[in-house]
Amino acid sequence: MDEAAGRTRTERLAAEIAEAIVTGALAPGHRLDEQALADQYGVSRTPVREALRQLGTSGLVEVRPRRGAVVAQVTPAQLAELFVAMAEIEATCARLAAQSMSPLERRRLDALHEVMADLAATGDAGAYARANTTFHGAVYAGAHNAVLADFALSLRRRLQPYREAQFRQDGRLARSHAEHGAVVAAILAGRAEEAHAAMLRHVTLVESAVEGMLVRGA
Amino acid sequence: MDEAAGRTRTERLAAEIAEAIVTGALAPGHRLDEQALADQYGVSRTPVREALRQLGTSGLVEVRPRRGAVVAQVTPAQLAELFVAMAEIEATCARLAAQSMSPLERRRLDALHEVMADLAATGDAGAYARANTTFHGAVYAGAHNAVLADFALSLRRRLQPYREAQFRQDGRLARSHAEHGAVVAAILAGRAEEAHAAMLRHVTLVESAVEGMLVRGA
DNA sequence: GCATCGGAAATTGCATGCAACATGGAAAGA
DNA sequence: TCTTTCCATGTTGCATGCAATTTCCGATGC
Repeated sequence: MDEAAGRTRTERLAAEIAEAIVTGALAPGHRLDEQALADQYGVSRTPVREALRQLGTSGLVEVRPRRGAVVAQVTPAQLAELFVAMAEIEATCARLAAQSMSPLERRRLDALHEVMADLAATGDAGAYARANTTFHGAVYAGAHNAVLADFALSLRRRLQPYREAQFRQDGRLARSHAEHGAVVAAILAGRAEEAHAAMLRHVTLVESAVEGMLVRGA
Repeated sequence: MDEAAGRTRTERLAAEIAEAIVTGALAPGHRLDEQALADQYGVSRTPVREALRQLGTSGLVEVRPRRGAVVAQVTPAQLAELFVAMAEIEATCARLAAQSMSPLERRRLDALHEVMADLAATGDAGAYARANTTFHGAVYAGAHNAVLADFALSLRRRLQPYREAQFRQDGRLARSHAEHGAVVAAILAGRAEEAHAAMLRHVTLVESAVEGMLVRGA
């Protein structure tokens, strides 16, 4: 009867709460009252508790024993560490991808990059952001390492609210696409170290864009 | 009255079950019956369920909806991916450590390395393994990035049963110490790329040692 | 003999209830 | 007026109970 059958309530709850957090519907520091969430979603406290614990281990919420759960607060210092970690892991994926992507995977990455050129030109930030997710996902997949891909995806989700905003900065789309170009060229040519450096630079520049916005107060 | 006061039953359970898994008391593929675990630890099913979910997100156990939990099985392919991921992340930590370790941290790393020389010479595999954990922990800490350190620690725990066994191979202690030597020299000298390469090589050699043992059937 | 089907037992998912702890505020003392 | 103590209230941690699903095992048909 439910649209999302097969999965348990706990799973659906975890997904919905996570979605609410990364989209900003639940602000950092917001108290996550078990009973309130249970009422809101029409379930009992038990699946809510299990969902919150799950989100706790993934870092999205902070669960303090006997003191309830809150949406994880990220201090500027922690935000910087998250970006550095993401940059390093994505760069590692890019290096591995340059070494081990199949010809088909390389062609697809190249094709995707060309599509994104149009999106960047027309300035459709939403469409570009979605394609961007696909692009980075293709690099993770090309590394042929599920563990690193998982880490990268998890970091990407946690940083999504911050990354998303920076796409609305003037000219950021074009610069992002140019940075991608360096990554793609290195991967296609199989130049591993260059791919690493290009991706590291790209994500570091994203971090700079985000920091610039935060300083200006967003 | 309890020895481990302050923490909740769920936390203690998660720690104990994790310990039982990494020490091998619970073999991979072993069924984790909620009621049985509850009886065994003298609690109800609720904290057991929460602990299992927590271990599920960290990868130690596999929870299949409505079908119970089992100790995570690692196929040889997954094992290889775990080792590659650990090698890459540890190498990244080593590179960052070479760039940003404080003088005090560098001195301590060097001192620890010298202590381990004696342990390797006397052939005390247990003591060497413990010191080894401290050594790698010092490198994570030196990277000054809690996110990467967490990832590295999590991988280290998951691979512990495999890494531990290889220390009993003949001559592995001396070779391990020599490999550490290259890492320490590069970090102390601040040669970042060299530290990266040395650590990558070290962990990759550990993987080779483990694979060699598995092929011979352990 | 092998595969398929059906029912009983076992096990999980979830709801509910109760006790322990944390939090906030009023009352008492300095 | 400020601090401290105590109590009321709310919230979490955990136990228990029930319904739904899965799994196991034997019977039936081919």
